[in-house]
Amino acid sequence: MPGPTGRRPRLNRDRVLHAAVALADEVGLEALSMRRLAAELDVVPMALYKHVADKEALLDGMVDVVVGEIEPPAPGVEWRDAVRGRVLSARRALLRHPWARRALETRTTRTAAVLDQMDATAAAFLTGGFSAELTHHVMHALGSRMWGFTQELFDDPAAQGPAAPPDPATMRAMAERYPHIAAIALTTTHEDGTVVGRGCDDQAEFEFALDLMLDGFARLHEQGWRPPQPAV
Amino acid sequence: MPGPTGRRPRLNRDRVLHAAVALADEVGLEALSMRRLAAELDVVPMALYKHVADKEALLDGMVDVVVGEIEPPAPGVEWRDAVRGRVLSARRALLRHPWARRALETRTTRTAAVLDQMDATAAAFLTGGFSAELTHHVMHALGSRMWGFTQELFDDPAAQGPAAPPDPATMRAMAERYPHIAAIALTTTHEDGTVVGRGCDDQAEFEFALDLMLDGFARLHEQGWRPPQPAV
DNA sequence: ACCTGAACACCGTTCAAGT
DNA sequence: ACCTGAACACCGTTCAAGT
Repeated sequence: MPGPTGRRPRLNRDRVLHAAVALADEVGLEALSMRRLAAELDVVPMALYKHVADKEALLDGMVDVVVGEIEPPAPGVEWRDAVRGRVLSARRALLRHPWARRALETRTTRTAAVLDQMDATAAAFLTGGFSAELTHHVMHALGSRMWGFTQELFDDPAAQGPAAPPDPATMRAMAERYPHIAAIALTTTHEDGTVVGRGCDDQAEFEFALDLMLDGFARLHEQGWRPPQPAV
Repeated sequence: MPGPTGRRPRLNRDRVLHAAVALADEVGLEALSMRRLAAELDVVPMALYKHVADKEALLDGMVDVVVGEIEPPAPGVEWRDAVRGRVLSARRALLRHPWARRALETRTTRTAAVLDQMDATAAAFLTGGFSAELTHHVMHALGSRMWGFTQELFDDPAAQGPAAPPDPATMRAMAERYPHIAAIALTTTHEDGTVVGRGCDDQAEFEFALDLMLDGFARLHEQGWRPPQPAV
């Protein structure tokens, strides 16, 4: 008896992974458990283990699904546009799956899709004429920005919805204790003007930092940067 | 009967926090549980809850302990040295407590020590003559580098000890599939020459990226950067 | 004021068994 | 080949009780 409704079209790795992505999209990474995912698939927990080695492997697979959504830039563009386009595409993918940033941070095994993205980014620098040494350094400098995210300083990193704005009294107390944070928080470069409460890791901030780095990379490249001589 | 050995000098928040830091240093963040910490303190799990609201609050407190280890730079130095010194001090603190980076990333409430560090960094830019707007942007651009870490692309982010170097056959297969990663991985700017296996997020890479950013900040500041006019 | 004991509602994962 | 059931060794946290 396969159940009265006749669902459960048989499990496979892809169905498990996509169900996990959908569930994480819905309830967040903390609430994603093997048992809950199994329930969602109308199956006993242990059934998952035929398609995924353990929870770590599940998370690896989920990251691969999201990273696989990154679109390659148009072929033949300059290194700067290639890198920029790839990073901004990664960012769009990560914004679609808010949990993915955290999952990516905790991954220890580099899966195929992750390595593909890294290889393609390295390729953009190298074919743009960067030396291997400089490419190595700029890849490191890019760091997590390659995946379209940055560690946030102001906002709730787990923010699913808008955080409750602090009440005026708290705001005033904060401003007194942390005058410099208050000074910069109240610059309304952000669309909605409610900077402390929301909207700081927005597209403008991300692109500001990304372009700052790309400018730096371009400058080093143009100036013919050479690795420092080892002090023998 | 307080136990045959007569230990357990009575719990308090500080003892709980420092025991938690020591335990995480020893066994890692994943193995740190309320129950295990309680056992370490020779106390029943629920005893902890008198001194710490819940596990999240415990992690907040642990982060505060580590962030509190960051030393302020010598007073009166230029903004660049102030920021650089603070960041490198933060890095030293985080290297002493390898779990702290992950804990910091997952914190959602900004605790006092964290806000102090942010306020002091903002102060360095502002007293260096940066506008509030530019300070806002560069603080975002600095991001997690303010805490002395960057998301790593190559290495095991949870690496406690040195990872096992990949065997030659795997290396060759990797190099074929990911030629550009191989090309940049084999640049031996690193002290031990075993780049893929170890030693990538070393001090040199970190300072390269940090100085690249600081150079960018200095250039924008010197050029009198102004916020882009809103398109009204 | 501080700690304890027992219990609740969860986890990930093993093993041996079913079809 | 794929799924199940029961069990094991854990979690964080509640509640009511002890001293």
